[in-house]
Amino acid sequence: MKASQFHLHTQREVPADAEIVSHRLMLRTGMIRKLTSGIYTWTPLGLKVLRKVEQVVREEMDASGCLEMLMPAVQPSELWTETGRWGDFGPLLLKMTDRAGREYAFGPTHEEVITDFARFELKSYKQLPICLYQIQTKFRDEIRPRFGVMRAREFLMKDGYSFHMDDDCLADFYQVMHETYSRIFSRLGLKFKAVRADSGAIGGAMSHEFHVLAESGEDQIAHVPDGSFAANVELAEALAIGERQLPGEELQLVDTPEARTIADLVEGFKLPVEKTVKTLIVHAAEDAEHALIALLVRGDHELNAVKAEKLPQVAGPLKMADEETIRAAIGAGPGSLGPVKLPIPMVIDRTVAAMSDFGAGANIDDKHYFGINWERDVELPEVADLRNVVAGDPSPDGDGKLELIRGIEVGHIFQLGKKYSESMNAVIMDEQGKARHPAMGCYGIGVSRIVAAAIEQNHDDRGIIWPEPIAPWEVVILALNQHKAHRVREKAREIYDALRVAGVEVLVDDRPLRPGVMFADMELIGIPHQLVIGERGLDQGVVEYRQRGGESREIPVGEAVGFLREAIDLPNQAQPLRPMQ
RNA sequence: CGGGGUGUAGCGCAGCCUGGUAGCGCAACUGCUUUGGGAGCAGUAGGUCGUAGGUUCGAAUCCUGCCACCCCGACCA
Repeated sequence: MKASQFHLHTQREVPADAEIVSHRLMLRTGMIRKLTSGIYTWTPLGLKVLRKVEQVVREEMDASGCLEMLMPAVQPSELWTETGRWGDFGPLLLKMTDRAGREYAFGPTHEEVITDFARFELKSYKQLPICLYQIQTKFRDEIRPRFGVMRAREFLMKDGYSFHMDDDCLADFYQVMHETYSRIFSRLGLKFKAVRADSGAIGGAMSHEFHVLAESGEDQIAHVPDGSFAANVELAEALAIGERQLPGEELQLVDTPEARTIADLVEGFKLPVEKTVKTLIVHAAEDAEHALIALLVRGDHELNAVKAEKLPQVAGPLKMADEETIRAAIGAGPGSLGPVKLPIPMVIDRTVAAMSDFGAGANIDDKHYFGINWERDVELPEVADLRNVVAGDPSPDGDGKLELIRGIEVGHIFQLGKKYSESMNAVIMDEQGKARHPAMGCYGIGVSRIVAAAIEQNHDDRGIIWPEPIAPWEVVILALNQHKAHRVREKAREIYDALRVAGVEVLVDDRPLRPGVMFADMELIGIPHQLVIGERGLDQGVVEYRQRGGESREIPVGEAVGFLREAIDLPNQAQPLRPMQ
């Protein structure tokens, strides 16, 4: 490709609303253009990268025996009513009405459509197992779209669905998908981690998320460096810290007029933060004995909303009580709450249950109890895992200590089981001629998000540094002043042709620009290999090679093509597997 | 959804308080010079000032409604 014939439109200045580096660089390079909130146009440059990601995903899915298809983006409400998700999916679902008043959703995912397809297409155990997938535009009406295509409303996703006669077959294929995903992210040149996402809310179902590791990631991952444990913080099990000691202090009521927060208590009364307890008041489930429920965590710990919502007594979604409600029920404000003589039910975190001689509010304004001990001063309430894990916590799985890192979720695989095949009554005849609901798995990859995640992980102050497999071009030839220098033009043309014949994806920058602009542009758009051809070098019979971000070196003109072919990684193709036989 | 903020040329911004013919930088276009790290000079083009109404002799500027976009949102208990 000649740069003069491509639409390159880079910018030095960035729209003020771009916050993270991938968003800024995608706008500055001109890869994307915002149409409206959370909705983007992919320009020719951006699309080249998007298609490369897509192609790697497609090749690996195909190599694992999956079959590509394409389902409609627009789906009738009836299917969603069947599974109950027309309401359950909530405001994320973009709904629309046609001229006859029929209701539709723009698909945020396709379990309903694929299950509907399956109940017509899949009749016999002889057709199973099977995995069908598509790469398609989805729409989720996010509350707050941000970070460009990282959290967009419209996005490109690969979604796959597998069907199996039994759970064992599903579990085996799930493992195949786990490996397939690992190969995909490896081939894309990304540093990633597979983490456990749910250990069994639905009877033995398994789920893993795949995260691209990056400081700017929206998700926190707890893991043990030896690889024995990795999970999203939302779900990582928090064990009790320490064991409960016998009471060593008397219970005492203390005047604490200025102490509204844990920090105030720690500073004003020399109470170690590990000896304090936070009392959080949330709304209870509708059928609970009281309208409110108290959740207690240690002063320096955070409540985990996902875990709290799983408690049957707690209203979902989690809703904190406001001060007025708290006063009406307890008679004290939020700064003075605690377990002693608390008039509403409570659930305490495992670590809180292991504490002794601790301080907490007295449920009287401006007073706290110090030296509180379970059983002696308060009956031990229900104990549950309520908090987020913190760095240094014991691993729930083995010996190590947890570390926290950040990641961008780019893939998610899940054993669905029979949830959809049962609710939509998809049945398959087994070998005994008996109708059975197939077990299903689903497997998603955020294709457009991967582009942004790759940039988050690979950039410097000059721009993007593409991993070779997804770079828009493998090589760029900078033909300095070629519009004036015939020798440069001819040599650039010669090397360009030779590289193309050799199957290398090459861009030649033949624009009549000053060299500095060309350097800056090509580094901004992040092409991995750069060949500079100028009169100065040609006088000495050399051209200059530089890897993006690396040092430059001179290459004799005649060896340039051979050198580049060596420098570029051999194409890493998918290795065919036959997992489903 | 709640709170806050912003809408002026493709991008970044000034002008608004104190009403009087809409400006700057970058980008774009033309010409000349320049040419190994985002050039210089000269010139050109581009804006219903988000939108609807109101006040006024006169509104980007003051007032009201609407729309769009952005940021923050248990973690102070």
